[in-house]
Amino acid sequence: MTNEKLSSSLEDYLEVIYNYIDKNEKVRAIDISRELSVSRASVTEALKKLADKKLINYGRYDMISMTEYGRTKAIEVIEKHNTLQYFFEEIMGLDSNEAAQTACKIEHIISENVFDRFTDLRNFHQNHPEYTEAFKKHYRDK
Amino acid sequence: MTNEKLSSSLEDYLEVIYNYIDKNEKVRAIDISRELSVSRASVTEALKKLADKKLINYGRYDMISMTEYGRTKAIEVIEKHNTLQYFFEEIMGLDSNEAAQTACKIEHIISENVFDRFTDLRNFHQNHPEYTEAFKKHYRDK
DNA sequence: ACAATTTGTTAGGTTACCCTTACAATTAAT
DNA sequence: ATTAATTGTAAGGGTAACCTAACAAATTGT
Repeated sequence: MTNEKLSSSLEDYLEVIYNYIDKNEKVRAIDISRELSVSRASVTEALKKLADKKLINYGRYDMISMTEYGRTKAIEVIEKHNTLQYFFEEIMGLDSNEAAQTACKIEHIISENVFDRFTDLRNFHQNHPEYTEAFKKHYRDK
Repeated sequence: MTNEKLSSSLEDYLEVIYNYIDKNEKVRAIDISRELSVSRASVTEALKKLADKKLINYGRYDMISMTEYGRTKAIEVIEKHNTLQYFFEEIMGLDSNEAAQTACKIEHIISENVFDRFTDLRNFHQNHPEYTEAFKKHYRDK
């Protein structure tokens, strides 16, 4: 009951919360609201759902903290994000902004399997920078 | 007013309709309903929206046909789909089913820019099969 | 300490999708 | 041609995400 798939939207909330806590900062609803460009009311709603699912601990006016389970889930999403960001930025050569935006959308919809392949691709390019270079040359000279 | 961005869902409907018409078959609501695994009622609703947006022509019990504009839009989506399918199947080496599923989700969320890069990547691999081979070897031997 | 500001929550709406049920229109079978 | 089956539509609901407005609680500045 604690392992249903999270919606894209809740994954985004979780990710933001994790990133704050990871920097040893406390997160307020308003921080999340700014980060995700949603209203404070929407944040309240999302926090309730995350707490329901045992991903975070929180209560009215309490500091938000994460459960172990929430941390695990957050890290999963963030790893997907990083791998995708690498792909779009370092391999595909998109500017880091567009790479991030694209990664943000795709991170929620790929399976473990597809994610593993992206990880392989990243390793491959890190071990063989000449391939990355060859492709970059290809689209530069298009 | 005729150029708002389509939702993922409406893009899916449009794609299915195009594919039927492209095969010179007439599309019925029930065909779409089966293809997309939604109720016939949902199809009616979607068809109304597509007609509102001038992507298809239809009326109660009429044969569904596409406008030129609809055709253009459908082709855009389908090209994204094909390019992504190539990427996931031929480059990433996923089975064609998982490649298709993944392409279906991603086709709705990538920008023109990102799509162009995937096209470049496809060209690159088609011109340099040795790169594809090298990567395949890499993940096979993992 | 207390007024002013900031932040969190509630209540009430909206929109996009999807559903089921029931009925209407069309098509097929005899 | 009439019944039976299939297909299309309307009505009424549900859910997830979002919003605004109003109010409550906490924090800050002096």
